[in-house]
Amino acid sequence: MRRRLSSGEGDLTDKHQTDGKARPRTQAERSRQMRERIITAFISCIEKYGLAETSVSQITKEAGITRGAYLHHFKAKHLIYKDAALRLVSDSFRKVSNIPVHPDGPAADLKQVLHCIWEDVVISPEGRAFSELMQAARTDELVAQYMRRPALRALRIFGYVAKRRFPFRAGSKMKTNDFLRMTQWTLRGMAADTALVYQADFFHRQIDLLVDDIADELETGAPI
Amino acid sequence: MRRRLSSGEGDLTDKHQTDGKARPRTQAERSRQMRERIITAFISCIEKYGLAETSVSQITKEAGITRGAYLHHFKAKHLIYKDAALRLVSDSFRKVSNIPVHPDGPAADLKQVLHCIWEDVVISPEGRAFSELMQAARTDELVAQYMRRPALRALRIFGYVAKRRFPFRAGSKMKTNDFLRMTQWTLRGMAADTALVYQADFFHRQIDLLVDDIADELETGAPI
DNA sequence: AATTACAGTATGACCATACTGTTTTTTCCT
DNA sequence: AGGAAAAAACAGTATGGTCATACTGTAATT
Repeated sequence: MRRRLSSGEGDLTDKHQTDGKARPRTQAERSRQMRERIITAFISCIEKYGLAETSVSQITKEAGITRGAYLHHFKAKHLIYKDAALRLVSDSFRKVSNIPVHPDGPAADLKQVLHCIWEDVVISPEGRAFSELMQAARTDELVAQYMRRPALRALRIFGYVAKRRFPFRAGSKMKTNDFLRMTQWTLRGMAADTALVYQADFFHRQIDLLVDDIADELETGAPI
Repeated sequence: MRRRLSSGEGDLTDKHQTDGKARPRTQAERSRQMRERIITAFISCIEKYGLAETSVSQITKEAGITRGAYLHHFKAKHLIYKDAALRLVSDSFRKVSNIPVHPDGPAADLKQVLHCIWEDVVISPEGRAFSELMQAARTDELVAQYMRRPALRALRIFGYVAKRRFPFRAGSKMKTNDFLRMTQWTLRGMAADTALVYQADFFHRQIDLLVDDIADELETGAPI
C-alpha cells in the first residue's frame, strides 16, 4: 500500500515567513523542487489515466499549478518523458536494493525477492507508469529515444540483485543470466493481464511455481 | 513477412460493372464488407501509430473512405474496439491451428511452434495491435469491458495448441498448464522490449533456450 | 541597511489546430 | 422510386504552445 514517492514532496510553499525559522531557498533549489513536483504529478497521471489521456492540464491539475508553470520548466510537453523514465528506473533499483535478506537461506530469499519485485516494482504504480511509457515508445520514435537507456537499465534490475545475493551454480553463468532475464519478462507479461483476467492471489501462486523452477539453479549452500 | 490480413480485403469497389460478370451484392453484404474493411484499417492504424494516435480520421484515411461512412457503421468511435479484438483473437487461433507438424518429433515440433507463435502471433502486426488494446484497457474501463473475454481467450491459445499435439507427462497436468501459460507470458514480456532493446535474432536464441527448458516436460515418444 | 536593478519563475488569456459526434445532403443500389 | 450508404458541412470541445504580465529571489549600488 505504499503509494507516495519519496522525493519531490513536502512543503512546497514559496513564502519564507510561513513558519518561524527563515528557510532561504535559492532559485536553483526552488526550480529543482518544482521540476520534481511536476515529474511526480506526471508519473501519477500516466499511472491513473494512461499516457494518452494525460494532458498538460491534467498534470498541472494534479500538481496544483498552472499550465504556464509546466511549460516554463519543460519547453514542450514531451520533454518530461526522459526525466520521468530515469526517475522510475532509479526508484526501482533503490527498491530492490532495500529488500531485506531472508534468514532461511537462498531459496527462501529468492522467493521473497521475486514476490517483492512483483509487488513493489512490476505492478506498483511506478511499474505501471513505466509500462505506459514503454508501450508508447513502440510507435513514437521520440519516446523511443528517451526510453532506450532506461529500458536497458530496467532489464538489468533482476540480474543486479541476483548476482549480489544468490550463489548460482558455477559454470552455468551465461545460462543463468538468460534465465533471470526471462523471469523478468514473465513477470511483465503477467502484469499486463492483472487488470483483466485473474485475481491477485492467482499471480502470487504462479510466482511460487516459478520460484520452484528457478531454485534448481541455486546452490544449496547457506545464505551469504 | 506476411503483413496482409486475410479477411476483409480484396475487391472492394461498389460498382457491379467493374468486371464482366454481374456480381450482385445485397445491402447487408455490402454493409458487412464495409465493416470488415473499416476494422482492417483500424487494426492497421493502431499497429502503426498506436491506439492513442488513431483518430477516426486516421482510420478512414487508411480505409479510403470518409468519416461519415465510419460513423454510419459505428455509432461512436469506441464501438469498433470489441469487433477488432474478437477478430484479432480469431486470427491468432487460426494461425496457430495452421502451424504444420514438424516431422522430427515432439521436441522439434515444440520448438517450431514456439518460434511460429512468436513470429506470427506475438510480434505480428496483429499481436502488436492486441497489446495496444490491452494496455488501453488498464486505464479505460470501457476498453476493459470489451477486452475481458478476448484476453481470456488469447491466454488459452498456447494451451489449445499444446494439448492437441504434444504428449505431456502424465500426472503433471496442472503444472504443465501453468507452465504453458507462463511461457506465453514470457513471450509477451519479451515482445515489449523488441522495439527498444535488442536485435531480432537475440529473441530467437532466447526462445531456443526456453524450448530446451520446456522440453523436459515432454514425453520422449514419437510424434502424434 | 535600504534601495534599486536585474534575472528567474509563475500566471492567465489567447490562438491555431484537431478531434468527436450530429445533421444535412448527395450518391448509389435494388 | 425508395431506402440504405456515403459524403459533406457543422457545432462544440479539448489540446499544445505562445505571449504579455506579474511575482519572487538575487545581486549591485547607494
